[in-house]
Formats: sequence, C-alpha cells, structure tokens
Amino acid sequence: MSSSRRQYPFHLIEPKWQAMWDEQQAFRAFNPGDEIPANHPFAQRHRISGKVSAEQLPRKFYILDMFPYPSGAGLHVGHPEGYTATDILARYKRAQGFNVLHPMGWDAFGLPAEQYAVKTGQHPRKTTEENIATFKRQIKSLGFSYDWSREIATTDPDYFKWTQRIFLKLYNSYYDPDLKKAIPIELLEDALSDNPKHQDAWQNNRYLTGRREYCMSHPNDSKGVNRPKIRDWEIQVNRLAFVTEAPVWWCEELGTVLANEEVVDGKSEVGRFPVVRKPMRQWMLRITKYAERLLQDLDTIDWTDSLKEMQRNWIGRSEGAEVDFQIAGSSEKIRVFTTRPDTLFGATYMVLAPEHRLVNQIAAAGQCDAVAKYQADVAKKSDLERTELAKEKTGVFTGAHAINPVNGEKIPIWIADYVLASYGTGAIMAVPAHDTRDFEFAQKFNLPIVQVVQPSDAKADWHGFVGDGTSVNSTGKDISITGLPTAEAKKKITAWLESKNLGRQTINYKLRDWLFSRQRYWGEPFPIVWKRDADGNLYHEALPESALPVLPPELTDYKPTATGEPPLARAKEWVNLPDGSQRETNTMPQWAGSCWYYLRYLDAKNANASVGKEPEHYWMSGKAAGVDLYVGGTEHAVLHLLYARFWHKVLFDLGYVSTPEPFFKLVNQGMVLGEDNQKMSKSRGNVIPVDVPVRDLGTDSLRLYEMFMGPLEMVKPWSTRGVEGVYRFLGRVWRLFVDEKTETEFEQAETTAANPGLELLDLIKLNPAIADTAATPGQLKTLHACIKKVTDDMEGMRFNTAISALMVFVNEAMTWEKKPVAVLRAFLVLLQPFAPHLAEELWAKLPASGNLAYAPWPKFDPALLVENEIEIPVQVNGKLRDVLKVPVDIAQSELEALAKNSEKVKPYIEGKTIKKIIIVPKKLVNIAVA
RNA sequence: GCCGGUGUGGCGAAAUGGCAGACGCACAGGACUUAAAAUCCUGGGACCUUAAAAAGUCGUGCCGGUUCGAGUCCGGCCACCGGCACCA
Repeated sequence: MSSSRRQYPFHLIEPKWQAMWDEQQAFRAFNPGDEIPANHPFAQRHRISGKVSAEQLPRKFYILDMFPYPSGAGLHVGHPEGYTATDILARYKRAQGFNVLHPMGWDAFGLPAEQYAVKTGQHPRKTTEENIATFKRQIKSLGFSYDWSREIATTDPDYFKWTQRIFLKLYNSYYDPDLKKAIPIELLEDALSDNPKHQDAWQNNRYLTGRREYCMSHPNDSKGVNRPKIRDWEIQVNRLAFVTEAPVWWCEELGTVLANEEVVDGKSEVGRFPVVRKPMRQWMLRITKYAERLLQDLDTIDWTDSLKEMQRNWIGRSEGAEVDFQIAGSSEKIRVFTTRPDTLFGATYMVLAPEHRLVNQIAAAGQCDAVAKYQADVAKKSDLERTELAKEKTGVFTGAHAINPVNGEKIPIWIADYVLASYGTGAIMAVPAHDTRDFEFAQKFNLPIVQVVQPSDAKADWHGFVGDGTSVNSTGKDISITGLPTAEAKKKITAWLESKNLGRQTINYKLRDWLFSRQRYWGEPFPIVWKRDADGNLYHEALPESALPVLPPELTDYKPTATGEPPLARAKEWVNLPDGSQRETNTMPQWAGSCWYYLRYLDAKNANASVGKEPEHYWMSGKAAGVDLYVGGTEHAVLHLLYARFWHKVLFDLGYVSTPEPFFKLVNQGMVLGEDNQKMSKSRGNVIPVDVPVRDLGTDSLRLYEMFMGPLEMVKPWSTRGVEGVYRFLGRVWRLFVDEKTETEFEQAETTAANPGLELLDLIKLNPAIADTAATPGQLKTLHACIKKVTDDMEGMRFNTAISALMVFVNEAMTWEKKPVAVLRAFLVLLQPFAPHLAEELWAKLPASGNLAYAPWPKFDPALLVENEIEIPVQVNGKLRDVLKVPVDIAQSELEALAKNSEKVKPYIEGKTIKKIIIVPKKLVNIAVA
C-alpha cells in the first residue's frame, strides 16, 4: 500500500498479545478431570480450579473449522474467512461463559506431497512438516484463539494408529438388516458356527437365523460348495470393509483408483485427468448399508437446505418396483427396476446395459456380430464420451424377446448404452410413451409407442408425457388399472405383481459402496496381511490391534512399480513377513483421516483410546448433539461430509460415540474471489496471500474486513480498498482511546530509538477525555443499541452488520466530550471477538480491568433504549407525506388528528373521502383516501 | 433437463410486510498544512424544475397478484452462480 501514515502501532501490538496468549495458554479448553491452574483466566472467570468434574464445568461449546490440507503455497485471503467467523464466535461464547473447544489441525496425507517426492526424492514427511510449519506460522499470525495443545496431524503415527484401528472396527463388523446397525462380526461368526456359544444373542434375529439356515444347508465336508466355504464367503461379504474385484475408476495420470465421489464429469476431481473403468481388486466400505440412515438423519441436523439436498441427491433414493420379465424360449428372466410400475402396459421393448450378464446368452445367432461390435464400441468409450454423446441414442437389437407379464406380449430386447450397468438391475423395461429417453430411442429405431397415461390436462400431448395422470389402455387378462390415478395404479399393480410372484416393491439408491484403497505411498497403510490357504488361494487377515500403528516403509522411489503395483510393493522387506504372509500394499484414501479428526481433538493425547468416553460424552452430547458449529467450504458437501457421517454412525452403533450424527450445525462460507471478481488462482495471478494485508494493515484489519465484506455464506470479491476502510475504522477506535500528544511522543521515540521495542507502547497514555464518570442517558442509549445489535447479529452469524453497529458506536463516541470508562470498557468487550489484539491493548490501558478474553459479555438493558419522543412517518395511500415528532405514548386519536392536520398531508386528503386510517403504534400512520 | 441459491446506487452491501440504500469503499467540496499525506467536517439513487432551495415524479431483474402499505408474501418469466445429470 501507499506510504501513508500508520493508523496505530499494530506491528507491535499484534505480536505482543499473541505471545501473551501463548504464554498464558489463554485458550486452552479443559476436559472433565483436567487440572485447571488457579491463575488461568478460565479458572478465575468461573471460580473453579484443580480437578473438576463434567458437572462442575460450565456448558460446553464445540466450534470447529474444516482442518486444512497444508499445501506448499501457504494461505491466501480466502482461507481465513471461515476461521475468522469461528474465532469470533469462539471468543463470543467464551465471553458468554461457555467452555469453548476450538481446535485446529492438519489433514496432511495427500497427493501433492507425494508428487513432489516423485519429482525431487524428498520424503513426503519432510514436505508435509515444512508445509505444516508455514501454515501454522500464518494461522498463528492471525491471532485465532485455538487450543494448540490439541493440535493433530493425520500423518502422525499416534494419530493414524487410531485411523487404522477404526478400519479394523469396520473390517470386524457387519451391518445387521434386522437391527439396522453395525454389529461385531463375532456374532455372525457365532451364528454360522457348528457349535454356537451365544445362541441366545442371535436366536431371535431373523437375518442371522436365516444366514445360519442357508449355511447349514450345505454339506459339512471338504468337497465342492461346502459349508466352510459358504461360511467364509458369508463372513467376508458381510464385513463393512471388504475386498472386491469390480470395475473401478482408474486414473492413469494419478496412477491410482478413485472413489465415485472423486470422479467429476468423467475426470479426476484432483487434476482433471481422464479416468477409465478397470476391474481391479480393491477395498470397499459398505456405505450403501447406511443409505437410509444417512438420508433420514439429515432431518435431525441443522444444515442448509442446499447442502442437505446435495447429500440427498447423492444418496439418490427412489421408490419403485422390481419386475421379472421371462425371456421367450429361455428359462432366464430379466429383472428390471422401475419407478413407474403403472406404465407396465406401455412397455413395448426392453433394454439391457451392454455389460449385462445375459446379453451374450440371449443374443440370437444372426445378431451376435452386431451385439459384439456394439459392446466393443461402448467399452472403448470413456465414461466422459459416453455421457457427452448423450444427445444421439445408440443401440442394437439382440434378436431375443421377452414376455410382458401383464399382457403376455412378446417384446424385443435391445442393448443400449443409455442403460447403465451400475444402477438398478442394469436392465429396463422401455415405456417410450412416458419416458423421454425411451421415447427418443423408440423414435430413432421405429419401436412401437403405446399411450398408457392420460395427462389431467386434456390438451396436453401424451407423447413423452412423464408426469402423473390417469392410466389408460392398461387392462389385461388378470389385472386392470385403467382409470386409476397414477399413485393408485402403482399401488394396485405392485400388489398384483407381488401376489403373482412376478415382482415386488423396492427402493433403489444411487449411492455406491465407497472405494477405499489407493495405489499411493503417502497414506495410511492397511492393517491387513494376505496369506494362502492349503489350496493356494489368497485370503486376507486383519492384524491384531497390538500391531498398530502400521508404519509405511522407507522408500527412495515413490512411483508405482513397473508391473503397476502400488509404491509400497517396492519395499520387499516390509511387504514380506517372516511367516510367509504379505502386507497389503494399497493405502487408505485421504478421507480416512478426516473422517474422525473432530473426535481426536476431544482427547488428543489419549494413548489408550481414539477418544476417552468421558471427554467424548462431555463435548459431543447435549441438546444439539455433536459438534455445535462446523464451518467450511461446500467442496466437501458429498465427500468428507458423507464419509464422516458414515464412520460416525458405525462408531455410534459400536458404542464408541454417544450421538448418531457428528455435526449438528454446519455453515458453508462463500468463496472469496479476487479483486477482478474471478476465482483466485495462480494462473490468473489474482491470489492475495494473507501475509500481505497482515504486514501492511495488521491482522485485526484483515479479520475485520473478512467479516465486513458481506454475509458469511455469500460469494464476494476481495477489495484492498475495503481493507483500508476497516483499518481506518480501527485507527478511529485507537484515537478514541489514546492521548494524541503521547502518541506523537511514542512515534518520535520509535523512529529515534536504536531498538524500538514493546516498552515504547507504554509511552502512550489514555485519552484525557476518558474519565470514571457516570454515563449520560444518551451515551447509555448509544452503548446499549450497540450491545443489542452486536449480540443479535452474533447469534445469527451476521458479522457484517455487527461490525457496522460497532462503527456507528465509534462515530458517535468520537463526539463525546467526556467518555465514561464503563461505557468504553463494555465497547471493548464487544470489539474483542473481531479485533482482539487492538481490544486487548486498549483494555490494558484502562484502569484495573482483569482479563479481556474472559470478560463477561455485556447485557443489553431495553429500558435504556426507551425514547420519549419518536418520529412517526405519515403516509397517504402508502406514499410518505410527512414525518411527525410525537411523544412515545401519544394516544392514537391524538396522533390521528395530528396527522390529518399536518400542512404537508392536507393537500392530499382535502376534498377526498377518507376510507380508512391505519395506525401502527410507534411505527406509522397511513391514511387511505378514495 | 432437475435441485439449490442470488438479482437493490459507480462498487461491497443494509432493511421483524411499515421513512429503500444503514455501515463502508470510491468520488466531490471544505478545514488544517508552505505543500502533500494523514485527520476532521460536508455532500450525494435517477429524473424534472431552480441561481440555490423547496416541491414533484420515478426507482430494489421483468410481468402480474394479495395488501391501507411489497425489496420483503403469492403466481408466471428472465439472467447469473453452485450442485447433480441417459439414475429407469
């Protein structure tokens, strides 16, 4: 910025108070049972010290930021937006007397450090440590009131030991559809065993007894499909963490597979590289079992509608029916999923996904070549092409036919890539009259289009009509739904299908199981080893908890091996264990560590558990169960936030946490754009690092501006001028409190002193206008209006208007000849959450004040705001004509008379009939004339 | 296409259905200064009159509605931003 005069010595004040807070551990949060030092400001505020129980501690408030990935680039001014908001609230809640937990840590596993290692050979741990150091220095320079004693990094073995342990919990649990929750796998093992020991624990469980029955129906010898094999298979497929050889998203460029959630528009979310489908042996987590609970419990938490909608869309629940179509001249059936069983009479053909298992079986001799060619064409296409070319439908006839179960008609079976193998059953009944895609397809290939739904608007065209209406042409030999409205038609036909064993009501989800392994070096190794059984078949086994943490091996080359194995496979000694077993060489995705970090903060140093029962219960339970407030960007709407909810529910089922949801209230901050109104990016050159405003104008100005820009959740552009504006405001606050003469002396001393230091600040004396005098009613009114506004806005997280209220106060207080200490002191408590360094410095200059960070929040007294005289606008037909100054308790009749007699009003009502006079007490008068 | 959000001065924005534009930026004028910076004071939606003021008219994306009164509520559009998308 320009060489303009410094508004106030923030360059001395800010480091001074940051050092002071560190030294006092001022923002340390105390757990039940912690030793609270008697001289700690928290102890003094609450008059407690020593070992204190949960009941003796004040009410808790857990306020959390999404912890950052410490990149090499450091923080830009967009980063601290959310951090500033949470810090302001943390400080506000502390002032209100809450026991505030406000932690910070590092989501430090991840791709960039590994890519840097591949390029330079520098160990990712070193890169990560350096980046953490930079991030920590920058975040600390912003003066946030974090409890640094709880700092964590997901890359720390003392942390990921527990991440690995939670994986073991997933591995050793199954989802019980009867109990609708995760249960230790031992129960399933017991239920399937030849000599169960805990029969009483599962004998009433329909699922377990069913599995047992199935298992026991197989011979208990060593030949063929025997009981031990079935038992083993049952156990493996039920685990919440399981291995599968399924087509997965492979990204050549990144050299790893990716989860569904990490693939956007057929490209990797990170780096935008192409991805292809490839069958590989991978670890998966059974998040699909939790689809219904993840959906339902959204109703119990305080998130924005848009965020909940995003999760709902991702889970993608749809109700419908599965219907079996007999293949003509075959014993096989094709099962389809439809949300519109009421349109069954209009199904004039069927479509299988090209990858459907029955395609090759049913293709008629004459069509085999065409089918094979189409399959090959589709396989070549990347998913991107498959969706991009969505405009023109393609497909081929298989030569086979199926029988429509409701009318016995023979309908052709086609294959087309508009039907996805991965959704529903991978096959559809096509109802061209009432489905846009089927309609398009039928038109292109000249397939019959039969109307079965009549729109309620008689003029509407039924061709391609997809809405609800009334069934028509829907009468068969055994069943008719003609004349029924859509909803009833669905019900009736589904019941009929069920009664004939032709189909059933069902629910489908778009959500897929979570692909949980990556071909990476810089991630948590799996606590899993592979062995071979007597027949030479590979099987996996969990390591015991005592083997944790499983540390990654030291490597010099971080690339995948020549055969495409993950980098860990290079560490032969690490992989091959003495007993002949081999370690799993995949690692966990970056999301693993962020799935539970909010729990580790509660008890960060616990060596015996991921989190202790008592701290977990103290910080997570309550009326608003879970983290009280969680603030972060929308980019995690369906990744981190879905994964973390899933893990939390598993931990809840297994009894490790006391709430079903992790985050009660969640707020997304809007993005901060560059000054050019564009997203900040290196290539655009519009990135503003936080260090620049901190150096030029100070942290308090940066914090204040971050919040003053506009509402937290809105997208808004950065403005350097705007920061200077709030900086000027802080300068005004400074001049409100200090004596100008001594400040000039300070400035001179600073320029002449050889080593200007903090002690020079003491040269600055209090403004002589500040005195221990009684406040005038006007001054009290100004103060209490400010208290009310700031307090209300804090509760609503409207920081921009809270700041403008502080500005209004200062503009007013500048004009006071005598400035009462008590009023200014209260103002500093209001200012403190926003500009803590300046507020602390000024607070220290006031006589005998105590600790500001824990000073009680001032209480608003409505009596002080009562006016004797108020201004009442007078409208005629809703248009403002006059403003009357009247006593606050004026009688309505009197007010009416005054309004009618107003010189400015008269011309508008004279000679006209007054229809009505509206008087809103203390607000306005409106005269309606004809 | 579907879902969610947002449209208000030159700019960021503010307004429990009740005086539209608080607060701030930028700008203009003035005071202080040899001068500048900083600071302090003053001004301002548009239009129309006017020497100036006062008065008046219009004004919150567009069209319509409810109401004594609409930026705010309702219906229908348009634009932009974000998410999802051949999901049967």
